[in-house]
Amino acid sequence: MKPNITKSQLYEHVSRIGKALSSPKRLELIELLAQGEKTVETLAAQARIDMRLASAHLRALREARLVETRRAGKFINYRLSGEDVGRLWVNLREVAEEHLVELRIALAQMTAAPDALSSESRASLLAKARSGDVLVIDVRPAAEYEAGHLPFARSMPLAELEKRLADLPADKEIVAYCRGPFCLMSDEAVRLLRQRGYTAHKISDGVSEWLASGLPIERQPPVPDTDGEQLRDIHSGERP
Amino acid sequence: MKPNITKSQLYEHVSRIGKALSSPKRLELIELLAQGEKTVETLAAQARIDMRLASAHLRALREARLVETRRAGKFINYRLSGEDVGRLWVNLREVAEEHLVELRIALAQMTAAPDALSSESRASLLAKARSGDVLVIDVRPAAEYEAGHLPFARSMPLAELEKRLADLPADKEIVAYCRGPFCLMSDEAVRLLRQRGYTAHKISDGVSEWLASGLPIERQPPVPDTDGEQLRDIHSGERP
DNA sequence: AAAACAATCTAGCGATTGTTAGAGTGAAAG
DNA sequence: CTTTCACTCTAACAATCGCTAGATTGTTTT
Repeated sequence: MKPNITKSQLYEHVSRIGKALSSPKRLELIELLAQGEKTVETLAAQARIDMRLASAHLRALREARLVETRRAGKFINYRLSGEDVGRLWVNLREVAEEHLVELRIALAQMTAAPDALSSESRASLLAKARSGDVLVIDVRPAAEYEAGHLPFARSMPLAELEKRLADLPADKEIVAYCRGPFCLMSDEAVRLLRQRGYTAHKISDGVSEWLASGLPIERQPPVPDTDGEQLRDIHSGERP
Repeated sequence: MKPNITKSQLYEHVSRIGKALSSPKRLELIELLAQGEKTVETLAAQARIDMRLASAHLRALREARLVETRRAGKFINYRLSGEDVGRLWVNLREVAEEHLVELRIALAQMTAAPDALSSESRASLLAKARSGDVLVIDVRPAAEYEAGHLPFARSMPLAELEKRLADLPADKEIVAYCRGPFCLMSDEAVRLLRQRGYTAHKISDGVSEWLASGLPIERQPPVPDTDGEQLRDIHSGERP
């Protein structure tokens, strides 16, 4: 028996992960899931695709074991199957940004240049947030904030920002973040804040990038809503 | 203008990298290139595929900007376009190993259980190699050793191991490594050494894994052979 | 100039993939 | 029980991909 016969199977298995990462829609779904557990409907809405198409892509991700499911009543919640999946997404995006000039150009065209975040600037931001020198706001939907957020960050969803402006100190420097470098919500928030006279800027980090750089995130203790969802594993079998 | 129209293009660009990683053959080529610059012919031979097929796969990798080319006379040398590409390969393989049980089973069936390498055991191995407590041998082809190898490692290609046994101290513990966890050369070396009465075991690390864990590698100063190759960039343009 | 050689290009094939749309499932609400 | 709702499954299409094999390009050797 030749060893190479089975050796190529090793690469085939790894390529299953690669295949899962080879579709733009699936990458978008992974980034959304990196913000926390979501239902198929939510994912479809946020990625602006048909729910049936989202379901098909999620199936592909599930078969590559990059996501897991959990039924909660009528809903099925998807989540990344580990922090390493988020790290892989960040790693993939970083390599793309490093080597694909077209991507850098497209990014520069659509988002404001964020503060580059080296490990030192991350540490100093953390220190300034702790001391209260700056106010870090998380402009993602509240559910995503609750699933995990940067330390000392306050939830201030973009959709509610305008009517909650009174909650923000007028004299303090504000730092906004959202889902990551590809997300435009922090840009939008900064635009609005500056227009109203605030000193605001954004950072490109999201929770995944923060985690990938080795820093900790804060999590609300999960509040069991109403009488608690029944948790059951589904999709335990492989495809026939 | 909707922002999502262009936002999906960002994911499309990243998915170009994902597509490049979605083929087992291309992954094998990446692992081979992580051992150092190689010609198309060498890559085809080592991956046991037709040179024309190798060329096609290398083209796909080149278009994803994961590899670069350099003409040296009649030959064209391919290399990874950065250390981050090697790290990405390691990252991808680790996620696959973590989540795909089938891969772990296949690995266990074909290779001996290697010493698990945590950062502490890497550091202690390095210390023992420095002090001479163990002899670390690199059983890859000599060209790959020259392109970069673990600190204090001695080159001892598998093909020459048997006739160079006299060079090895009979009383010292020997640690063998090769291209990485998927490579069988270190298994083969350990088998041979133990058969001849040596105390030998393997580690799963290759140069990429060592680098990815943040440790340095040693490189021979590149010796310009004969009158020096003329170095020219080729394939500067994109596909038409 | 001709021959040898490394590598790429091209054409063609079967298989796989992304997407759409309709039908079906299983849990909860009426 | 029936209806509603979230989601999955199935069929079907065009588009793309992996591979093979023949022809071609560009460089070195003779």
